[in-house]
Amino acid sequence: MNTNFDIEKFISDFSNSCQKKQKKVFNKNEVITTYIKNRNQLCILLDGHADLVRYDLNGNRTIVEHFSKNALFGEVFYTITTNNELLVEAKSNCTVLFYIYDDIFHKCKKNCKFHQNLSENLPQLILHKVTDLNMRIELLTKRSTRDKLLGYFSLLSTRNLSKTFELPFSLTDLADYLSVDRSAMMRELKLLKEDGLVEKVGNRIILLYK
Amino acid sequence: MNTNFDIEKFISDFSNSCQKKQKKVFNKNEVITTYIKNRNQLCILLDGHADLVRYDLNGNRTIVEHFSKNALFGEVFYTITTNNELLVEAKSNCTVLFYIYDDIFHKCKKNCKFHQNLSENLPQLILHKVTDLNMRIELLTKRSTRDKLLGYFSLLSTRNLSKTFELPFSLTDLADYLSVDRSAMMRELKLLKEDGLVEKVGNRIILLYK
DNA sequence: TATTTTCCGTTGCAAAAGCAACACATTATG
DNA sequence: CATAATGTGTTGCTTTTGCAACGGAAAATA
Repeated sequence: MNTNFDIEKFISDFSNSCQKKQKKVFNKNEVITTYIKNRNQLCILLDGHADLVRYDLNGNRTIVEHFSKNALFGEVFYTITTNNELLVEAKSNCTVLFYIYDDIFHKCKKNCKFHQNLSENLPQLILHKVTDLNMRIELLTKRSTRDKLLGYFSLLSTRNLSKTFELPFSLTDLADYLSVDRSAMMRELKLLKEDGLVEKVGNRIILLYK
Repeated sequence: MNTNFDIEKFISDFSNSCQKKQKKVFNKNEVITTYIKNRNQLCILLDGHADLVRYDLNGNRTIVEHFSKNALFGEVFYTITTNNELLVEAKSNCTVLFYIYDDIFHKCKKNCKFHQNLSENLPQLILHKVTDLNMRIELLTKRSTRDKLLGYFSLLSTRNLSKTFELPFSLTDLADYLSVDRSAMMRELKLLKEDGLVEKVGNRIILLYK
């Protein structure tokens, strides 16, 4: 299956789009967008890092997704079914393109490049999200904090084609991503080190097994 | 957004398809299919109930998805990234249509109805999966068994437009779906009953709050 | 219908995870 | 540069969860 997608072309075509669009800059910790029911916003992160975050009624914070340069997000990729607040928070200074749809699968009449490119690639883009989501479910269904950590590390290791890699999160955020208590996670991480499975140098993890 | 999809038409068009296809019948507990990397199988559950199940290295079983009549599944909707076995198991007698793709987003040259219908609707179908997956992630990120149960019940309640609904799982399977220990879940369910939040009559749950 | 298998419901005990608090390091910010 | 804010690392204690085991109910099967 062809999963290539030329994001650079996509973005450059965007400037020729016939639709309303906006480019905005955000400072660290600002809220980039809040997901709203029945809106179909498509956002492109041109620069920076951001997290899709949910706060539940108990005050727990969950990092649902982590976005870096060229990531696509917005309601297009997340049909909202509950009342929980979903925010995208800038983790560094960010530049973001916004674009609102009527019907994401219909081409516009003017046949602009952007729409053409988008409608051709949207299925693949969404399918890519499906892959990410399934991966995340696999992590979350692991029964122990230890297995979640190891699972996540092995994922990053595979992605980087190396037993050494940077964590894209602070440890505090990693806990929110794995949906576990931070101090319990720290304890488990310590045990992993003591068991000789993992080493940690600054923000860098080194896997020592297999 | 238009999320309607005429599954009946889809299936009837299937018979005019130009591609290899197969219709098979399964008994309860038989394995309908195993997900295989780099294959793009599309399966349609014409009748019966089935679960997508994963067994991990610790022997834990996880029910990843639950399928009922007219559900679509197969690698098309699940890009495989790990080595865990993914099986679809029949929970009752099932009738299933199988179909293997080369490139799921390309129309065939012969312009058969099935392909036309499929390529028009595939994005929506996948987007529907995305909704399901996000919902599942929301459940799994809940920190306690109690919240998982309540979250799942409230979901079924919303779907049924009623405070009373049938569980689509046995309690044993529900535990595998929520990714918790069965006996711990039973204990929590008992507490929910004692706290007057939930009633259970046979396979039927009644929500007593709000 | 008799018998086997699966599921339900329960419990004691052990292990894991959550909570709260704190000191210290590192990073932003006025 | 001083100070505030945030992140890291740790620990004692409590609560939740998992594990193992068992008896009985319900359902499937011979």
